[in-house]
Amino acid sequence: MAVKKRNTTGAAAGRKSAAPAADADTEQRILDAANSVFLRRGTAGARMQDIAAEAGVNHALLHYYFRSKERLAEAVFRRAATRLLPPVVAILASDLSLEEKVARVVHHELDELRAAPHLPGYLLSELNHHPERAGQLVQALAGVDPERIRPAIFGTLAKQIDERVKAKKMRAIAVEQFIVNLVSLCIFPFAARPMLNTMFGWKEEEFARFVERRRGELPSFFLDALRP
Amino acid sequence: MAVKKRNTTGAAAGRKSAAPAADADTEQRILDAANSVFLRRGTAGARMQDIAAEAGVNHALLHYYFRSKERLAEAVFRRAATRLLPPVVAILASDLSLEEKVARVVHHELDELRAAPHLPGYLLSELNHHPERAGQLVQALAGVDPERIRPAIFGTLAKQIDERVKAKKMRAIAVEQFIVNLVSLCIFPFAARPMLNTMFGWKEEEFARFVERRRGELPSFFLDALRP
DNA sequence: GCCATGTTTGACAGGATTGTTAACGCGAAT
DNA sequence: ATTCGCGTTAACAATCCTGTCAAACATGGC
Repeated sequence: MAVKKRNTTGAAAGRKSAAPAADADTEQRILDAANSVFLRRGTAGARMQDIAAEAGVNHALLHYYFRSKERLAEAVFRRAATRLLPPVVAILASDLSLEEKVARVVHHELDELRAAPHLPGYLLSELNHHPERAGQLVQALAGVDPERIRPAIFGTLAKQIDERVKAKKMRAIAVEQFIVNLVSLCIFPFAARPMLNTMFGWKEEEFARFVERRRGELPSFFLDALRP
Repeated sequence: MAVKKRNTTGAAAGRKSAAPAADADTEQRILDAANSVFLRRGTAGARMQDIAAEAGVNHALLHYYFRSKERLAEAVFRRAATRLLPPVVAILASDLSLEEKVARVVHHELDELRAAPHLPGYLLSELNHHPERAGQLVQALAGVDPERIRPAIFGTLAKQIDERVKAKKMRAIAVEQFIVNLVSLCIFPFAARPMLNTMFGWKEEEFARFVERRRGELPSFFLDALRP
């Protein structure tokens, strides 16, 4: 049971800022461990003890830093969601060309998910069990209600699509369908990875190749579907 | 605490067949309740007591019929998966035209999922936590190893695609990408339903309209992507 | 060296959860 | 009517899990 502490010498004083958080070493280690365990086992399936073990600390410490399991779970959830959603929204709301947007979303998502394969399954599962969190989430990320930012985000994209359609350079499609199609194609394969692996008889390596190939083909597949 | 029993009078004798199961009334009621609770809360989040309550029986009965929570969970999982996968495989492996296959898969999936919205989230989540079940599953459904049936299923589809491509009537695409794209577009929106609802500010009714529209547009969207 | 403050731990309380068991009810066969 | 056996239940046992606490510990300031 080799123990290791290491509180990077100094600089561990300033607890007590009103701001959300910005702290030490152990707290981070706990968050990392929680992230790992929650993503692997799901919130309900995870045990505080396991997280403590993975962080190499006594499980009372988890409560010292994060009060309760639920709080810890929320922290992990926020962290996970932050990693996946804002970039997509930012890209879609930017003033890039449609082609560029599609390509960037595909590349960003696939790269991100390649590194954290459990993310989609975890997020989808959590959102299904706690739908209310979706609202809090969007709100937390944007700083305001969903209501307020929605037009800003989808407005630009919708206008872009409309113009294209009017110029007969693209088939008509609702913004919602556009977005859902795009993210479906990006995210689903990761959420369904275990299923795909057995259905196609893949090992991890072959799944990786599949994704690599997909990264290249998906943008044109998607855009081709909208050719007039 | 109103109690209700009701063992539909006669016809509750024949327990004791060597075969998997084919039985009475209570067992079915328990399975239904378990299905409902497991899908809503996830396997780890579900409590035997809740299932018993929803089935209107003492929780010891769950153990009488299904031995343990894990066994019950497996039964529910099998049932859920059976509902979603085999039809798709059957359609894809049939000798219908490509257009027809795509349309049927889309319609079947969307109709099925409309009735059981929690299904995809549940299945994906379970498969992520117990990847080994995927194998057992395919095996159970087909009666043999995945290895054995894979060519039979994807062979026909692959040949169909190849012919089209050679005749210059379709862009080249790997069977795996073809299938993954198709089911991604069908299943993902349901798995992500809570997210979509908040992102777009939908109520259930608007989500339903979204799906209805999707049912009509998805087949051509998908096929158009493959036009030469 | 000694105190003050924030960190870490072992031990434990309280409660929830799964699983077991012994008895009861009730219909079917004799 | 009696017996037999399945279905059902209440009560219980055992474990597991979260959350709390007081005490030990480390560390920087004096």
